[in-house]
Amino acid sequence: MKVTIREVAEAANVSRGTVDRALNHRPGVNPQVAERIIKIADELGYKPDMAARTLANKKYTKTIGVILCSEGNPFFNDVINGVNNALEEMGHFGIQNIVRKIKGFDADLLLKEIDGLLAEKISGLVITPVNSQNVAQKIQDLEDANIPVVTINTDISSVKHLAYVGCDYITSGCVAGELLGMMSNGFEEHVALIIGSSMVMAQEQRLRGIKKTLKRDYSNITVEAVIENDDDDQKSYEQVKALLKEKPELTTICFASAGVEGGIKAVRESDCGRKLRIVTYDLTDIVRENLKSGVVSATICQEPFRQGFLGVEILGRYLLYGTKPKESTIKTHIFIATKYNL
Amino acid sequence: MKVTIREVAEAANVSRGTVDRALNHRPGVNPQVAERIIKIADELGYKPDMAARTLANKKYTKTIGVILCSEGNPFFNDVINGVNNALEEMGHFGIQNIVRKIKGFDADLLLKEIDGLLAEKISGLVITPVNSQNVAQKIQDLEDANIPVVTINTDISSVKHLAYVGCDYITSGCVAGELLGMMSNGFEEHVALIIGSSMVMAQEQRLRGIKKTLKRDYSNITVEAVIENDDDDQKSYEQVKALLKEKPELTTICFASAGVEGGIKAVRESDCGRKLRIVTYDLTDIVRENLKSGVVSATICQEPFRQGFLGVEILGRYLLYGTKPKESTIKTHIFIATKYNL
DNA sequence: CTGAAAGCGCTTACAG
DNA sequence: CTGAAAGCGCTTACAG
Repeated sequence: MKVTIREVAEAANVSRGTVDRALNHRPGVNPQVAERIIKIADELGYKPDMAARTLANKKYTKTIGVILCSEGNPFFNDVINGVNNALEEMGHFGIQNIVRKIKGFDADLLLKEIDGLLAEKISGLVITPVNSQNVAQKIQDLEDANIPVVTINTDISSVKHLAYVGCDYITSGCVAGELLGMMSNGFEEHVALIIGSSMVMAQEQRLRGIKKTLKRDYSNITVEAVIENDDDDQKSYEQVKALLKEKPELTTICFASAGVEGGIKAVRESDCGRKLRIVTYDLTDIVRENLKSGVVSATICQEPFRQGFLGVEILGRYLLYGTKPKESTIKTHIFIATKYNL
Repeated sequence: MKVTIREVAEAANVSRGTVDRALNHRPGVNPQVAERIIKIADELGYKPDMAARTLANKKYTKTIGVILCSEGNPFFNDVINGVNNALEEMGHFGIQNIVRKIKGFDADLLLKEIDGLLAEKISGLVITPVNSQNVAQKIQDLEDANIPVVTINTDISSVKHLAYVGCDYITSGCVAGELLGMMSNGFEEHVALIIGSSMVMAQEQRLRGIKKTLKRDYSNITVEAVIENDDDDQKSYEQVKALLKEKPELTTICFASAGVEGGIKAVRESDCGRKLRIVTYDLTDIVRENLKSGVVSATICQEPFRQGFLGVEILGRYLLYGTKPKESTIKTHIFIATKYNL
């Protein structure tokens, strides 16, 4: 039979309230009594019932705040789906939520939104942070004020927080490097790498991972160009167009960020008989389409849904039950998708 | 403020018991009253509180039964981890469990274990079924007796059940075919495919997927041999050894099932200068090792942890809250892993 | 068919 | 520092 707080109380000859206080390390219990209670609970194999705990805490309803730098960025669609799914689940347990979306990784906007949510008395925050000093300071303030913070998709350095859920971008680069290597089958290849901006840490890390892997293991592959398109399709189009004219020996283009649509348009128009291989990151509608039609060979994914879902779930569980994840960094899987496994 | 059953009762001028009965379609309510209550609840935006529901149902504790054909099969280690994680979670909500593991996909043993669990009064079953008529009938009996069944990793045909969590094996084959194609870089390749037994549906389907994809899209790749090793390492070793002697033109071996260790041993010993490419399925310790050392180029994975975790979670939620998954088939992702993304 | 009441296990404001 | 009691929201056996 299940051991409840009642059994522990009887075995210890104290009231249920005292057991609760002891087991949850609340103040106001004689330390020796507390120790004895904990020992007895342990011996009896007591495990708290989460449903009861949650119900009892209903009086003190909590709100999860979510801020995503997702506006106008289709990659985030699945992150948002994950966030919404988890928020709905939390809703069944009485946790409210406020969600804000902003355009671009804009530190000032982000700070303003955080203050807005604080004014709404959120109990915890899920956020795609900008990795800046101001934001780090603000997150520090939140943690100090006992408002736990979970970062998703991209992390923030130098501030301890409840958790980060997202991928390791250097590894993500290594995977692309290895993929390009595998696809070369040992033959000579000429590659162009296209990123948004090397000022964005994630993209700089990806680039680093790709280059490192190619250099170490695939001397048959030459990196002919590294281009920054500011994640802008028009710019991407023009740059790729120019690139193809300039480097007729090119065999492969790897898009490590956005601007895929523009880039592919340029490839299409410049098609002078040669078969260019294209590799991308993530799985937006554009990428999906082009994978299916065979224009893109493969794409490297990072579980966006799970980033959103787990981020909210981890925060929710902490608020509901006080449970922390075993590791504060939860790496989402990086995997290679082809037309068959979208 | 959150709407509870109490508010609905007041608005409808009935007791809370009646609201509960109406909203949950329990018998013994005047149909017209029930309809009115449902309407009011809807208007008020009533959402049941899962914690309260769970707590109230504590009196009628439920037990999840789990039967896995996992004994001696390292692939299942992660499935088991997933199962255990979810069972632990369910434990916090008062759901008990009984887990049984059997060796091989043995229908008779499986039936015996099911009967054993029935005797223990399980409320639901998570199982890796053998796709036989007897087992199908038994699962039918369970569902008829209101004991929901969730299949994981492999499904059973011709019986409706709560859910299946696992991958689509034909697609899984297509992914391997596409991968082999990508890695050929358009050059001539000679491939051997090694499965356990074509009598196992999942393996037969994988084989079919691989062949179909190669035939359709990669005429540069020839399948030189298809070998069945009964998932036995010794047999695998001998067969690969013979194969390598017989077919010196071979460039790639794809293991669609077990026997990887034996096969790789044979490749090592026969190494006569040529660089054989090896592709495998799943991520056992053996595969992991050989990926890291570069012996295996890539492996095709299917989220074993998630299969176990979701299988139990879906059943648990159904038993706790009565919620069914949106789709009764939950496909786990198939993805390609390299040395960098294990 | 309907209502009043007890109970699920935990938490906490209140009284001592 | 400790206990008795009310309460979280839902469910159900019981009485009518």
